[in-house]
Amino acid sequence: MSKTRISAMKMSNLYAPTLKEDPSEAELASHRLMLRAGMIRKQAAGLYSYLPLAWRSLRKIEDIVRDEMDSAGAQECLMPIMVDAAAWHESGRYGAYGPELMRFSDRHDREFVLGPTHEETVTDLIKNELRSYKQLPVNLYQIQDKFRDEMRPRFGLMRGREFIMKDGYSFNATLESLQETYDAMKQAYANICERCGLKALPVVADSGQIGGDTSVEFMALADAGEASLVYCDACGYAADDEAASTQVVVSEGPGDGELEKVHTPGLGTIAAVAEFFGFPENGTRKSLALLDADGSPVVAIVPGDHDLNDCKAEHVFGDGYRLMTDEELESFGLHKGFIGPVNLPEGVRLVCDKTLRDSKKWACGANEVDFHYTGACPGRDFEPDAWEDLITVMAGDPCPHCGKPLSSARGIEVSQVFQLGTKYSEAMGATFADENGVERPFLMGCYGVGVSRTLAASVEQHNDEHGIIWPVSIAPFEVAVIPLDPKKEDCSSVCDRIVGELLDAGIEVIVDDRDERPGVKFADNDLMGFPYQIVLGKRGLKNGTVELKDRATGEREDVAIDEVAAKVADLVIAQRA
RNA sequence: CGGGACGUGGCGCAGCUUGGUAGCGCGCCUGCUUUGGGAGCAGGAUGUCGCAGGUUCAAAUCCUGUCGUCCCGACCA
Repeated sequence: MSKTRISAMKMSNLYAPTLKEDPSEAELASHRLMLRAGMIRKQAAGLYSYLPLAWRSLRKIEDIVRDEMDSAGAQECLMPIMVDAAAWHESGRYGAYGPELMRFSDRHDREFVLGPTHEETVTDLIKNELRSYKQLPVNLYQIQDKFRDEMRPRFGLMRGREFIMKDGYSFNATLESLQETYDAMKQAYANICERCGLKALPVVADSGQIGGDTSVEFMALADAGEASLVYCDACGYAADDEAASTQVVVSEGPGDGELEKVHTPGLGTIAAVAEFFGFPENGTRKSLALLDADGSPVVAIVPGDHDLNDCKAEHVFGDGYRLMTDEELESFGLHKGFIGPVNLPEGVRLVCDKTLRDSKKWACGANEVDFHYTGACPGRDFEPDAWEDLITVMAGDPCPHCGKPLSSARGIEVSQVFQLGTKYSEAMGATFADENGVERPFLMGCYGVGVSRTLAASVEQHNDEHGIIWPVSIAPFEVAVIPLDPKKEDCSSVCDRIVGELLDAGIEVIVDDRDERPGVKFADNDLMGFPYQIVLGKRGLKNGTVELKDRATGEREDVAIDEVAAKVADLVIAQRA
């Protein structure tokens, strides 16, 4: 932004009602602090008004996004929020998207939706105009409100039903071209996170059937994040919980390698079995009895210390697979707590986690109440029907690339890049003529940034017990000037002078001209989190100095009145993104 | 949508068990004092106790229903 203003914003005019106490509805730091700082107010569940301070920060984030998008060759446009449902029927998503899609009818009973995302709209927009490979690639984006009727809106701006999103779509003629656009977007997204002051990791996401590096999410690291992820310090690998893979993580079980049946009365849990054998849980095998999407019985086997990954299991066993109930278990001849790969009842399929493939000594259930096997060996004592990737990777598991131990963290998904392929173009008959005059569906990519979520993520990462600590790049104001005696001539004249110099230097400044006690001003300015505060008190003024406070470090120093504006301007300008 | 909790001046809460005058702190208004970390004193205003039924002489309080909000799970920027 940084348009030079003639006069500074006055706190006495600012609509930012602050709260002394935590609102009962807010748990998360970002939600709590933005409510307290007078930045947002709730209208209904998941619907918020952005007050002036929040709106200033949001516009800064948007401008950073625009700058990166434009530099990367994308073009801004704006599509309607209210979208004809016909396109959604055409793509098949009208039914598939589910109740999250806000649907309504106009006065002629024509169906419309409030756009939760705009693949259909943009495809419809370009399909009659882009006819030839010579016109490609094209990369369009917009920044607008999106609507999703979340089953559970929560955490303030983190998961709203109406939120600000930058959504972009590319149309490419070849896979190479798509990859090029995708890589450029990925780089732009990394730049956006950095310029907004977010500590974020690009993580491999679950990309459904497409596979490969075709989808990356940018996760702002935060304990309050809804997603969990693993990452490797050594080689930089990072992946969403749902998509993370690992190398062989397994240790061998007890015994000399001979199959041996052991009496284990009442030991129906992994913990109990591991303790009985005096072996780590990793040496045991967890056997889960499932019904796949077709209702057929399957036993899935994973290392004893790992969990079945629901997302991966859905890929293997189909949407709608589930654990058997105790009754179903018995009806297939299986015994809770003593299931294993050896002597499985007829008709029960066996699927084992692929990390177990080279392990020769399994401690596992014997399919007989109160008995386990040790030394069970695949290929000799049983033969799995399939080896699949089934487990949820944990901290400490080896990195799939370099083998070093992975770390785990929680994150807020602030943006995502995705290679869509021809899913929408095919469904909607959007084609172009290639070099040989053959009609082909566009190869598409889509690229989203949660703008309002980015704001929340920033507060989540930058706060302390006093309030928000804005990075300069997205702070609502860069500097607060705080005259403690605004009604006294000596104080107000120095204030005017410093403010004037800051404005001349192009700094965004707010003046706390309110007739409030010092404590109130300090508390509010800390809460609102302006990066620098210049405090004008009579002690310093007597000596020709003012106090400069760095909100992030809490450090204060006395600076000569003559020098403070230039000094602050230098600090601020150096930190602008 | 399943599980849990909560709706009482603008905000945060008590009161409800055992029905009987609606209360506290903060904020707000007026005046005086105060002025470097959420001031002190004095005076004042603000409530159909979420809504609708029911029980009762009498309901914030008991019963039924309903709406809203928050938290935990399955989806997502």
